[in-house]
Amino acid sequence: MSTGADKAAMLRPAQPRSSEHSSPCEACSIRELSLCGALEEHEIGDIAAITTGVELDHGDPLFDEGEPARHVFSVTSGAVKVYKLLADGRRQMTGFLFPGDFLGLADEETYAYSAEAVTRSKLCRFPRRQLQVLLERYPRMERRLLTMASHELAAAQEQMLLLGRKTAREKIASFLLMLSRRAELRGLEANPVEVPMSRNDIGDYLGLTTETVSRTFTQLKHGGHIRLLPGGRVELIDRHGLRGISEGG
Amino acid sequence: MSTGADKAAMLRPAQPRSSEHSSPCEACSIRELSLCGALEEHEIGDIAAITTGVELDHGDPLFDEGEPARHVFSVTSGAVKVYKLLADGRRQMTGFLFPGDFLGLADEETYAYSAEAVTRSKLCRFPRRQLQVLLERYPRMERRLLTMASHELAAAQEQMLLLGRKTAREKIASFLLMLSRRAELRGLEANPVEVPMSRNDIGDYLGLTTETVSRTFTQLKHGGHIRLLPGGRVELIDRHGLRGISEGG
DNA sequence: CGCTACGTTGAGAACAATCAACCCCGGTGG
DNA sequence: CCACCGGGGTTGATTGTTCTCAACGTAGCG
Repeated sequence: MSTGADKAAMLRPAQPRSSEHSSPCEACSIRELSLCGALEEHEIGDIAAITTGVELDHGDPLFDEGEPARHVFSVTSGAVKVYKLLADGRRQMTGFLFPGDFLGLADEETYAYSAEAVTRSKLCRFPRRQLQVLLERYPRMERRLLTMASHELAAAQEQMLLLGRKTAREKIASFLLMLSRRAELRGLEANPVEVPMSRNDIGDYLGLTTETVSRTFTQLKHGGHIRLLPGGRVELIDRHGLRGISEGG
Repeated sequence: MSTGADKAAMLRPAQPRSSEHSSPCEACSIRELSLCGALEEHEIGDIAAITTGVELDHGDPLFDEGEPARHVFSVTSGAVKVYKLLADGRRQMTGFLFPGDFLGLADEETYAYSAEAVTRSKLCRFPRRQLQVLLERYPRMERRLLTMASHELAAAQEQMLLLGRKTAREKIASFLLMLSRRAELRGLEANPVEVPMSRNDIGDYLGLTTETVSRTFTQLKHGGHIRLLPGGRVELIDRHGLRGISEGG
């Protein structure tokens, strides 16, 4: 179990930091994607008041499963992975989170999963209790949260279909298309798509081993469907073909 | 693809039907478990006014993936299965629903999965638009919905761990314990536990084939962990041992 | 009294896991 | 400057769990 939690520096408390904006939230580029997008300009101060910035390096843990769930988070840059472990160390990634994504929503008093940075990342941290107050004040925000939870639920069901019924080949094709679609949503490059996580992380997300992930990548490469570029980027040569593969064609 | 949608009889519109209660909702025995539990006695009429009863026989479809999502439902008796299909017919059950469970929550305009009765079942049906109005009037109800969605999300993550990383043996043990726990929550018999779904349904839920499900049941039986009783009931002889197996022990 | 759906069991095949070797690259220290 | 080291990635050989194909049993029902 890696430790390094203390490296998770708390930065940028919600204070004015430029002459143009009274809070970092006003300058937040992904606000519309995130929970905070539910608020109007003049209400943003309320959320800024309870927000703390968090910065993580590659591999830094954010929280561990079972820990008291005192905060919830919103990713503002980078990539974060969330996962569950079995007693013997087997790991299942339950998601990769990108800017705008929300984590820590727990019905219980403890986190149901662990979270760790994939790349250098920034997040906004909200104390649960105080966010709860805001949710009661702004029903629009609560509604947004419900919408986000519904999306997550739909994605989880899609992932169950993948884990339970797709072959390694179908899984990898689905994974690449998913990454590409999500990059597009965020206005990032969708075609040579960034794949910042390791083969091992991908395997734990798709229910495969690193070896199988690696072999399947090369297989798709030789089939002319993708090209592996330096810097962990993947070019989707044959999007249409990949879509067919991902759906079992 | 089985048809029988027209057999899905609409029954018991929300009208008085006894001298004791002004609506069926007031007599609803699982109300506290369900979404409606968020309302006070005197508010129940509002939900009763938009509720239609639905009764399904074993195998009757409730709705299909892709259909316009005009209603949401709450199970009041029986058991319902929800699933997604791949083009070639491979199926992944994404959940089994019991009294108090809610379905149809969709962020999109169409259902993201299909639903079908496992046993003779009764549900309450709410038009989405009209329920939306109620949610806006009763924030407590919306909050309850968010709580239910959070629970579902946690369950979905647990299921991903199962699908991606557990062996057949661990899957079956987990499944039996889950059924038992849920029966207990509803005040039903937890130990010889009711297993109303077919081996094939179980397989599609756990990412296995019927043959493997069957073999694994007999294996657990011979190991002295369970006993297969008539009427689709299973006795958990060695709960503690099963728990160990389910966690990879 | 068959028919059908479901469940069980067996034999063999297959896909992915495991075990193992090797490469490449970046960092570190001699 | 270069040798060493460690982590991640790729590839190969082999194993094994689960799937597939097939036969048969059983229970409910028209």
